[in-house]
Amino acid sequence: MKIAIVDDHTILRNGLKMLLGAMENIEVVIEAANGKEFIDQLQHVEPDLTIIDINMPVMRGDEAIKIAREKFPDLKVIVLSMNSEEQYFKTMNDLGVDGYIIKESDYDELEHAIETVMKGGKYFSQELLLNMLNNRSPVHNIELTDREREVLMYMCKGLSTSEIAEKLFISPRTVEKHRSDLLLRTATPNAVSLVVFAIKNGLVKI
Amino acid sequence: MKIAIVDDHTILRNGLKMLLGAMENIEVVIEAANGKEFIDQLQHVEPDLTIIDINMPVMRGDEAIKIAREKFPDLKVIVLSMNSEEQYFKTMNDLGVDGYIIKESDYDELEHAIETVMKGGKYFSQELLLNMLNNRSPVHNIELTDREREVLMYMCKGLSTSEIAEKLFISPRTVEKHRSDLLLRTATPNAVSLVVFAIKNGLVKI
DNA sequence: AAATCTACTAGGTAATTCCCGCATTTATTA
DNA sequence: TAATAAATGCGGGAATTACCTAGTAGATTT
Repeated sequence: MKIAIVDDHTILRNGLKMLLGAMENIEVVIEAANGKEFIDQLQHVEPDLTIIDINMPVMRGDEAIKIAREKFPDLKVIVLSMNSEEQYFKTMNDLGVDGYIIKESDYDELEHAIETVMKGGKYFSQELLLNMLNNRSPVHNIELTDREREVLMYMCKGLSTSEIAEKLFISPRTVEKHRSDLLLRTATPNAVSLVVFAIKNGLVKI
Repeated sequence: MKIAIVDDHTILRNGLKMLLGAMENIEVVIEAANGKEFIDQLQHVEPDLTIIDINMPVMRGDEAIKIAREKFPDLKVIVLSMNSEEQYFKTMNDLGVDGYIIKESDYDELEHAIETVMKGGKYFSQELLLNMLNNRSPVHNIELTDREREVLMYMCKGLSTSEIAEKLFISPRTVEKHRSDLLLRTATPNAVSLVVFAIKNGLVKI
């Protein structure tokens, strides 16, 4: 079985490769530090399974999965999330990945996930499923308008309402409206938690 | 040589243990998912070297290093930072760690760092030193008081001033003062950028 | 022992910013 | 064309911030 490892933590990659090497019938054919490196290497070799992180520089994991699936629809994908609270629902529903394990997972869980997925099944970490049940991440596909995303980005840069208004050539009142709508959409009580939410869920990159 | 591994990413720990196992004269005697687990295990065994992450739940790496050093002043410490932009200066100056490698480091660099540190030397990732030279993290020792850190943490959770006041059993005015001082200390213009700054620099864990 | 420093506490006042509801215009979709 | 969504704008009330003063407790220095 040919496996690709895509993660920006080099030591994690090294260790993962060694862990996988201890398993039967497994060969690591691709090692990439981000989505782009992974896509590039797909021109030379076709893996059966990809173990991939989401938050990576240059090209994120979710983007890479989309592109890779266009070329190889049968490619199995296990997301190895290094952040505790990602957009689980988005990843699982939109991308249709085969498995999702989190940073608290251990070697045995990884092995079990690989086996299950290669047999055509799905594997999701128990902690992840519990989080879903507890409604801790009921992020029903938060879609922002372009303008809202723009305002959110400037907020994260620390700009005040009036400064954002100047940047976008609109009235401060309008910026306030966008801010207000952002709070509604994300169900957050104030600007600070909005920004924390946005960072946690990868709506913006800091 | 007895080594402790302290990191909340279980798979990373597993892989690291295997990597270290491939080295000569090395035995992993402690595996811990956070600072507290590490400190607890120190009662039964004394490692020569600790490879430790900073951002961890329950007890952070820097706190654990301080406590461990009180008990074992000769303990060597290599920080393995999984976040790109930590408080380098704080860690290196205040804690006096022996080495600092980052997530982009690979197996060879890790091996070299361990060798160097065990010989009594210091090892810091090149990328880290370059960042310092480029002044990309000129965070001149941002020290927060306990109270300020507490307020900051609640801010990141989205609590308002009055809610924080209730939590801490102090006047909202006092919370306002702490907020104001936090802005001063971090040289940020408003609460949003304060929180973004805190997340970037690992002052708080989200 | 006295002086100094720091952290924590809290209040006053004014300016600013933020949050919310309502209304209008523009763009997109059905 | 009608309906829907997005972007824009305004006013009122709430919250935050700026810039002050100031007392208390504990640690450190002189």
